[in-house]
Amino acid sequence: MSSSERPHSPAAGAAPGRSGRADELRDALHEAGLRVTRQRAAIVEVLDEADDHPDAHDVLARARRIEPGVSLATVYRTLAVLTDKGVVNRVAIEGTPARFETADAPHHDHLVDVETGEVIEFVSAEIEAAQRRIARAHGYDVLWHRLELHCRKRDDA
Amino acid sequence: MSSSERPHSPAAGAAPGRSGRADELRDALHEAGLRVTRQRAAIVEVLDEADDHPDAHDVLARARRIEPGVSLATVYRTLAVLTDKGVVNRVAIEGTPARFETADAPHHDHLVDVETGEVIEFVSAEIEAAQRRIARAHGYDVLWHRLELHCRKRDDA
DNA sequence: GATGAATATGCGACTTACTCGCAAGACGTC
DNA sequence: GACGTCTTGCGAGTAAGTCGCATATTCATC
Repeated sequence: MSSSERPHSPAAGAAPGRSGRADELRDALHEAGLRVTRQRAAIVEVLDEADDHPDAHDVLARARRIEPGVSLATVYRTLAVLTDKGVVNRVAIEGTPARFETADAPHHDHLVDVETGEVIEFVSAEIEAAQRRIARAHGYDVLWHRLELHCRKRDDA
Repeated sequence: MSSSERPHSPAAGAAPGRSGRADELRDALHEAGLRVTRQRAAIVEVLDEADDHPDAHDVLARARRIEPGVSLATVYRTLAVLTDKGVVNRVAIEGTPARFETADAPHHDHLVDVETGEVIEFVSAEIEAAQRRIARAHGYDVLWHRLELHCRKRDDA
């Protein structure tokens, strides 16, 4: 904030290699009646460009390369807002800090290698359907779910 | 699901209803080369008698009624040890402190009412099977998993 | 452009849920 | 009993967030 006073042209960002998704995220903010600040734009850009699952500190570090004055509190607040709007997914795997990803990919669950910590994404329509069926049998609708498979590599053979 | 390996009395022993479970838990400690202290005995008894899912503070409060001098650190350490031995399950639902339950019931997952926080247990062989299949397809074996359905009550007629 | 009200930010202090180091104390085996 | 070890309690430490508040920024309106 106070530390970075370089002039900033609101709409003409000039970020190299930017996809339309970052704009989409910005629009999402805007349409939700939220202001598009430099910090939020930076965070949104970071998420858009990430092909891994950064946690809040990763997002902070990367956002600071774009907009040096971003604070951790703002990262958390922005991530919360974006998650709330459904634009970003919060992935909280047991025993690790929450990670974040843009919500444009189809929903997926996570397989965690307990030895390496590696996270593999997978999708299973079958499981999703079974979940809905179970919830309905109890009189509920599934808002969201979390499924983690904590696995060890098979070394049979 | 490691409660299937009973250390003794292969087929006959286990009578339903009576809580020889506390003894089982104590045996488990003993066989693991761990000392059966007053604190641990109290904690084990608390878990055995609980029909809800107490968190660490609940366990502490209840254990203190049996053995006043128990400390929170010991509760956490004991719970960790018992979880490690597979005698107790740690249930960590997003946004809430971890809860604990004895591992003698068949494995189940949890449906969480997002409005009330109420937790309903359910079992689905279908989902479990699908999980194993998915893991195997990736070259893994499932050690344990976590499935939470965060749901809202249906108010359709 | 300039203005101004509402919103967002940064900072640091606070909270929650554990975890750890260490001296003192309890188990259980001999 | 005696004694080597495993455990405990305490208090301090940590990780991941969250919050209050004074200040700065955004953006609709002139």
